[in-house]
Amino acid sequence: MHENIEAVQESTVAGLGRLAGFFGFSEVMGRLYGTLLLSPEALSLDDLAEDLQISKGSVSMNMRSLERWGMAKEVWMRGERKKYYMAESQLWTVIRNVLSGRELREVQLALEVLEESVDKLRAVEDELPADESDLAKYTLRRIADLRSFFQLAQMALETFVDSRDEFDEDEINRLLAR
Amino acid sequence: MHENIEAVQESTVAGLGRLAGFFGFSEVMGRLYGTLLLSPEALSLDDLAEDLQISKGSVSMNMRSLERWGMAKEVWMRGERKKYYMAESQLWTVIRNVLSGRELREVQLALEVLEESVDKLRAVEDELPADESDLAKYTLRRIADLRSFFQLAQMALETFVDSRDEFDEDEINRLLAR
DNA sequence: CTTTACGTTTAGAACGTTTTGAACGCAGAG
DNA sequence: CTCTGCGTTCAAAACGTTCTAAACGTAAAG
Repeated sequence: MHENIEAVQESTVAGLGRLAGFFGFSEVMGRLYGTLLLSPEALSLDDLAEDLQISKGSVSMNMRSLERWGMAKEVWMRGERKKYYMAESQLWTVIRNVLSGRELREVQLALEVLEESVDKLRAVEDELPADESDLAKYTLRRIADLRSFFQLAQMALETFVDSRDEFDEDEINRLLAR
Repeated sequence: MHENIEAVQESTVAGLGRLAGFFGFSEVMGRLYGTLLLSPEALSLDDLAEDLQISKGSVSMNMRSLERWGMAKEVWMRGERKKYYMAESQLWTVIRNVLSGRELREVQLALEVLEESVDKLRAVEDELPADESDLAKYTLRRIADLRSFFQLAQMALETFVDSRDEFDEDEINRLLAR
């Protein structure tokens, strides 16, 4: 294969690995995804292990993660016993999967804790001696700020996640293309 | 102190620790930030170590990180030799700091690699034998998609980061408040 | 029924990260 | 000048995570 093609693939795979790590996934997941994304044909577990020089076990586990996140799909090859995978190449779909399955969950969890806290504080607010009342008011204010913040984050995330048809990806790509 | 206030503070601090870990910071940073955010007075390193039951060394290092990220500021107490810190309570400022200093950098790095790749492929595109030309075209297409995606992400991030005055935070808080 | 070719699971090794406590350096107080 | 109280740095230890290679399970092939 032409050395430039190979070099480009390698740096892209490495870059996606780095990125995956940055976003809280394992680097191997990113490299697997990159390898699949740049391969015209679906690849088997052995192909991937060979390609990235990692153990079969690692490929197996990480591919299952990729599948769960909707970043890769299994491809059935008739007459084949091996499993073959291809990357989900719709990047918006991938991002939506991640945001809805992880960031949104995290924000909602935070919100639950904060709502609960506000309620607790409001409940005792009036029965406190002066010095503690001040502290309670202060705490309440700060927690209310946090809550507002997360509420907005939640709204933004939900809007984005539910916007399946609002964006025409090809359209955007055309606008951005040189 | 009233047990409910204490309980609320504890769960909030724990929650912020969790969140910090989720966003790629250390949990200790999140807990330190939470402790400062909920304290009406500025706190010293010893206060924080005592509060969170961690070593002074850890507090020292993590507070320096918090400072670098603009999440906490040193407060000068006259007649005091100790360092005192308070949290940056403008959450939007915190987020902007993080997005501009970290996520944006990461996206730009990815974009550089991708631009380079596109150039490399375009340069050799025409001189390839048929079979390799197909592969080059395929690779180019995929990499161009990645690039479009990151370009859009970059635009979105920059817009948000530079929107210092577009949002009136108090206004938003009022809208969201019960 | 046995063998083969695969994917998954798992125990242990390797690795990286975080935490700690001690050593250190520095500055102000006595 | 010495002592004390601080923050920082650092090496070692504790810890958690990730990787691998081997064992295992399973199903198809012979």
